[in-house]
Amino acid sequence: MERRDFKKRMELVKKLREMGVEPYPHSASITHEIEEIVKEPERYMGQKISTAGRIYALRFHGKIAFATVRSNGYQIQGFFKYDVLGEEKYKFLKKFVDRGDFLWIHGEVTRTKRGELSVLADDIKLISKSLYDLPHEWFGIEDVEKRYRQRYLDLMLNRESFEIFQNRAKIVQEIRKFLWEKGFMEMETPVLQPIYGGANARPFKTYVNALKRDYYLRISDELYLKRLIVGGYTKVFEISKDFRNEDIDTTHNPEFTMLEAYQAYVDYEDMMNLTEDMIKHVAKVLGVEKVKFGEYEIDFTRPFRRERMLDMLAEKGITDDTPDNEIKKLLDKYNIKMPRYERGLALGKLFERICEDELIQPVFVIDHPRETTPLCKLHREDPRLVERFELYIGGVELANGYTELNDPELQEKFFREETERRTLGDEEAHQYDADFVEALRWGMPPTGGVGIGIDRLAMILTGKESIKEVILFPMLAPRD
RNA sequence: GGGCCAGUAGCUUAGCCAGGUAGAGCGCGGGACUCUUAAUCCCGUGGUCGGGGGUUCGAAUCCCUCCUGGCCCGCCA
Repeated sequence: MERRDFKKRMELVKKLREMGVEPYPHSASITHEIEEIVKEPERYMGQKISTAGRIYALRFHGKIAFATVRSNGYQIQGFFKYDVLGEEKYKFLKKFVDRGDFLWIHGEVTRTKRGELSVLADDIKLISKSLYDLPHEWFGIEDVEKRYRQRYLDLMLNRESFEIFQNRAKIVQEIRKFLWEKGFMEMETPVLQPIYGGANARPFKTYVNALKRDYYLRISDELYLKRLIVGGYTKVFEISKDFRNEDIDTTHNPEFTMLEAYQAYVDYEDMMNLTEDMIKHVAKVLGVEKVKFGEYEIDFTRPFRRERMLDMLAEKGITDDTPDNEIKKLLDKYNIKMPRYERGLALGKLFERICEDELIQPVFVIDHPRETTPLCKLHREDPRLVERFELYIGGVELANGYTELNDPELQEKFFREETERRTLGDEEAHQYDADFVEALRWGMPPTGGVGIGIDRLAMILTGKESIKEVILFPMLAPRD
């Protein structure tokens, strides 16, 4: 479809070139970013400076004009007077400059009669021509699809979106700082893996030409990071994109960002403390120790509760005394299908279905049934359980951690069980990773580990209930 | 996979239930204006109503279907 605005602007570009004016010059040397002036206006008052930004509004009043110019989220007013700018440049502004264009402005920092911080321009230069009409900021763009597909428009026009992604960047930055200060090293492990592991999920498959082999995009970093603990590091972490070939909804995107951290000589209690301290620290730095999430207010100032999964199930009437046939009835009731009934797995599923939504304030659910994961050390007091924790906030699972299994014999056994589950039709069962078992045979110290969903953490800390609001370019069906 | 809702001008949208020439604000073009900031005032411009098919003398409106998105459920850490 031919757009009128595009056609018109292209004609302007043509005219500009005929006049010998390049609408896309290579650079625009500025003395200050708008941000610097806005942050210390009195320091620059009366000084001549040059700056640049995108024009968001342009108001002509005969021989005087005002522009709202914005850059990196900060804005200042361009103030144009016929007699200061000169006839030629004033006419150029009126005829060739549109909202949406990037403009370079040279002039004196001043305030208008109404007190608006402005640059009284004595020179201007068009530094990039926009070929479309910029949607008006007052109305913004609300169409969700447009906001996701053309995120740059969302960022340009919706300040809230602009700030969400700044905050997400700060969250990641603060996590890195926090872990570095605790002595953790940031490591990089393979994205392309011959055997995927570390989580229950279906993977994306790819093909490596050089090896003539199928490979998988990682679903987690766990098994590689633990090899690093075997290798001798005591504190390692990785912030990575992981990939899971499953549905896309409010809390799932096929590629997502995961933080995993492993520490030698500690157990899951220590990892819970680390997780809690880290999240509280980030919430504090962002100034969101109390944040509105849906209809609730999440409070990060209080200690995170710790509840045993079996206790929480008991509150719902499911106890050790509940016979298997009762459990099976409940599975039917909640429409949970299992290829083969295993009590521990069933309890885990029932927990998710019955209890998860109620976990609004931060709570660590601990001590899961053994069958829920093959990578976790058995509970020191009850071998039917493992030393595992999951952190829930706002009804969303945010983190998952263990006292890591380091007994190679048990690891082998648990992998075999997973293989069995796979043959029974569980597509998400773990693959048998013989190389990882071999690593454990060389000896891995007692280790605690945790994985934290960064996108979900960003959701909670920014108060957004959809993961698409905190992922710049969430996965959408391609447009033809 | 199932249910509900939405898609109309560059942007925000009214009109749809009860079929009868598609309307507004902003933007855009022209004009007035030397302190505005959603500037204002005057004149003008702009839409094959998400795609396809059907019913009808006549469809943005009713029916079918497809596409895209959102929310909920199912599935899935």
